[in-house]
Amino acid sequence: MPELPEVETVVRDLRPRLRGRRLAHVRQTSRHTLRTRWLPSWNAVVAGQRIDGVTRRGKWILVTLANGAFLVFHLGMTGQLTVVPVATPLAEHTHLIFDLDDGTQQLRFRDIRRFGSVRFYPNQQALEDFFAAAHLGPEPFDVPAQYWRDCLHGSRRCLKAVLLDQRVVAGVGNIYADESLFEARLHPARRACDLEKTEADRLRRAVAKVLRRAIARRGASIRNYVGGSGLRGKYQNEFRVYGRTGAPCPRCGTAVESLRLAGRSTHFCPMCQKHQTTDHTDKSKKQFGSKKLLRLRS
DNA sequence: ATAGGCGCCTGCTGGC
DNA sequence: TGCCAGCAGGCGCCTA
Repeated sequence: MPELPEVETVVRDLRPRLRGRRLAHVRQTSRHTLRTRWLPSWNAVVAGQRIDGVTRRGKWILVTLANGAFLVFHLGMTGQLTVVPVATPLAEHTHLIFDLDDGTQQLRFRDIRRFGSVRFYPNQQALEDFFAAAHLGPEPFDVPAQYWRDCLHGSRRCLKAVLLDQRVVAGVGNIYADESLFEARLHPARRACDLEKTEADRLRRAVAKVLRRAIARRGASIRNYVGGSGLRGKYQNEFRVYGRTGAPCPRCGTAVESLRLAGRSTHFCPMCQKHQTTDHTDKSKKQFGSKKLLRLRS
């Protein structure tokens, strides 16, 4: 999917194009439906409403309406939310068309694989309840240091799995998990609870740094992603490990390796991202140690 | 608690 | 050339 940098780019593109304008009319165009489909009853509440803001929370796009309601979009793997002139040919897999007030432009939601969704919340409280129920973690740019250390220290999962968990931190996906771990020089299969304090801090800063840089490049376009104006991102040209299996590590020249972790393809440099920081050759002994520690703690 | 597998979808690539 | 398995930026659900 669009991960945080791509979603942020969409939001920044859409904001000036949508803020202050009215949603005149909404219609579903595709005979297929989205995972969370547009309900007819939402039309009455949304039609005629002015858009007060377009913001982001994790990978969710929030459109605030003047009546206090929210439209919430998730782009899934292939979602595109763009503002285009009405004359623009309708691309295949376009599911929703929002006519804007002056009749010259439309907000369109297109999603090839239909993993994306659209939701409606009548007020702020309903929206907050939704995020609370999802246990959505903090934004990566303001993760409290102690919270982060606690999250890692309390988890026996591998770092890759922890980074992908939206409850720990919101917005990181497969690409930026790999790129962040490379930036922090940490092996993706390391157990979270095995990290030293300095390593945990390094990872927290690495995630923010990588995401900021990706946002500055308008995110990464591998296949389907485009921003809110239809422009592609540029960060794919700066991937250091993601999708670069066999290619030389930009730091040391060693061939980038890949493996499967948390069900996802994972890329790393075996030289820059050593699994062990200290010389533990006996893995089983180390695992036992962590297990024992966990038992003592609980 | 956590890993692993599946399902949801369509489209593209690489191997045969 | 054609077919088919495998894979893809997400996520929720289930089982062991």
